[in-house]
Amino acid sequence: MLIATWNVNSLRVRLAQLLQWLKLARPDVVCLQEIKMQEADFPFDEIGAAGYECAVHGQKTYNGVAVLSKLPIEDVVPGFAGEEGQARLIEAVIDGVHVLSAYCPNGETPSSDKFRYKQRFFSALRAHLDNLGKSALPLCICGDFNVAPEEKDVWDPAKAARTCGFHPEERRWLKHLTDWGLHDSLRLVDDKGGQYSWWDYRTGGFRKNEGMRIDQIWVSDGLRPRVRKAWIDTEPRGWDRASDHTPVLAQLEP
DNA sequence: ATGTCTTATATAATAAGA
Repeated sequence: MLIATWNVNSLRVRLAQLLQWLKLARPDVVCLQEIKMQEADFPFDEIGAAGYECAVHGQKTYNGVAVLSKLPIEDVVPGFAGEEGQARLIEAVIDGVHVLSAYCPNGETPSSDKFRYKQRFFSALRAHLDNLGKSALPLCICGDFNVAPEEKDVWDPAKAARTCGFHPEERRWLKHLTDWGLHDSLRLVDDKGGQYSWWDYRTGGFRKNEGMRIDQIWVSDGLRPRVRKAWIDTEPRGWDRASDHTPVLAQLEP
């Protein structure tokens, strides 16, 4: 099962790119973030015609997550206690795997109220996994965590440590979350630094490859031996009117 | 280097979020 995650930064704007990418990459499962629309506006027909079932947890204007799958989607659970009214998590079971699509808060700056919301969100997400327990295994949580795990995952670690995305506090929150029993799929197969999933529009980061690896696919212990390949597809980030994020993938062997 | 992109309101230009 080839599973992918992509923060599309508006599905309305990016639908044609998503459909094009589905044809190119042929993933079995795609977790989307920042669809920025209500479920009523979701393009079920177009994505269905491409061969995918969809489970959607949307809202107007901001946030919004979805799971697309060529295989049947079961046991959909939209939302959880930590969202505080924002659509940031959807859960489903696909081919026996609990798949979660997560859009963690950005945090704005370390001194803002939004930074504290980000902290609460990570704490609530860990509590949610604790509540799910072994019944949710095997589990795969994909998404935009808005935190890079390690120094080699950011272009300028010293600068990034003073901002959201690589602040030491945020790294502790991500560590606590993944200490639940999760493994970073890319790092199971590839230890190279300088591989990013997001580049800032404002600084023209993509041209200079000044980015951060803030999107990840984390797998539970049982899935660990099934991860044979994992990579970041940087091609869509170079397209016209690209999202500021690019797809991240992991291949789970049967 | 407070730069660029997206959405809402409102129907031009600004604000908010990222």
